[in-house]
Amino acid sequence: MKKSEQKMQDILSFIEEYTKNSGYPPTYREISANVNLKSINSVKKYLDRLELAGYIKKSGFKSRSIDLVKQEIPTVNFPVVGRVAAGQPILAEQNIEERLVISSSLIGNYDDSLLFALKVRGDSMIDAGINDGDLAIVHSQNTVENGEIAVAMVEDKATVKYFYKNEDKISLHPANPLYQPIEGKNISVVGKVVAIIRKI
Amino acid sequence: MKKSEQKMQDILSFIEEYTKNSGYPPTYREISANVNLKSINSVKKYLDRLELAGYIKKSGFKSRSIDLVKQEIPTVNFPVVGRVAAGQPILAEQNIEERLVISSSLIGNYDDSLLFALKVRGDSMIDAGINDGDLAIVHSQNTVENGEIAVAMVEDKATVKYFYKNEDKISLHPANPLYQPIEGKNISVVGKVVAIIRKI
DNA sequence: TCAAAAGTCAAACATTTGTTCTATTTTTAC
DNA sequence: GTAAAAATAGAACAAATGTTTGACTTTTGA
Repeated sequence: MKKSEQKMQDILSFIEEYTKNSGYPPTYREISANVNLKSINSVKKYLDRLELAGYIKKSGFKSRSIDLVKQEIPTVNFPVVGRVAAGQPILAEQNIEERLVISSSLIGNYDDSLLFALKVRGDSMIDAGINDGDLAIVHSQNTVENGEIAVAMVEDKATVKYFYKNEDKISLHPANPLYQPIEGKNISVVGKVVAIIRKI
Repeated sequence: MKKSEQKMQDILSFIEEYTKNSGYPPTYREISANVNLKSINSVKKYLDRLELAGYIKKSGFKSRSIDLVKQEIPTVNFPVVGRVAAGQPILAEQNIEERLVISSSLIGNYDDSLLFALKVRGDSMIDAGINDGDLAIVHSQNTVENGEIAVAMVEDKATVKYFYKNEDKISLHPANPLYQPIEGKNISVVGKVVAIIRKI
């Protein structure tokens, strides 16, 4: 590697670290002081090269306007809801226990603001590989396709089941022979389970 | 809410959005232009208040030195390994297919650099709620406790099983009556399964 | 090795940007 | 409603930060 290419690396690393620590990028002089370059002009030339090479973007004459064009891992951010109280919207402030983040690629292309998570209670879906205590990530929607796993409100309680609908009759099927399907009235679909996370 | 408190909110929101979009914070003048304040001095007073209230940190006389003291959600970052080639270290560059991120709270307090993920193949752990295609998050370690779920190398292939050890005899137990336990020689523990993620 | 190219340096400059000051207007609280 | 407090505005200032220029030194590549 050329000597100057090493310097380019050093400068890029310094910018990354500085930005991470400070919340804003360094100035040319701060860079010069930290990569063993006494000339501000040299710094500028390196930054021009870094920009040309696509590692950063700058805005002329603006201070600290180094924008790292980093390839961040895309994530989604969603709340974990606790007890779902009757009558309240699921995503009501009071229900939210914490917020979590996971890579978008783990759940498919859903809108951030329509996702939430729910801790699964009971073993009624155990044959679908959903255990007591698992975290279900749910996409809010009013209907799901037959055979999909849905979160539904049954008599003011949230439940996770396979969803089926024949001629306007809704039934929720457990994945456990010990339980009976739930049929009929007072069932409203809240969302579709798009992922399961289990801490072991 | 007082009128000035609303303005404080507006300014904070603008800073957050600007920083997210640009990679660096706005100047006082950019703020003033975007929150309907014609006086730079007013901006400064609001920023002083925001700092006093703990929302931001500033460094005197530094340009664009607004540091948002956001409460970020802690995450861990780990690679997904594909085929594990014989003889190679699991985390070898060639094995890594992508990198993922999830909230730390989803897996417990493990060291970032010792985590990796592995796609589970087969249904030998189905009664433990681990399905074909599930992603297992693994903490690299050379030994695990009896009864824990381990990733082990058996004849140069990675497998996920319950781990048991009696008087130096290691056995790997599937969670599926259709499979037999694996015993004996040529078994080396690679890590412990700390979480399971399933995309549905 | 040697000439050309690239990198380094220092200094002066132009622009941006945070700070301070004073006067005026608006809001707040009784 | 009214006086005190708070917020706003404009301008001048001081410090910082990016840019440019030209001379010098080092590195590169045949």
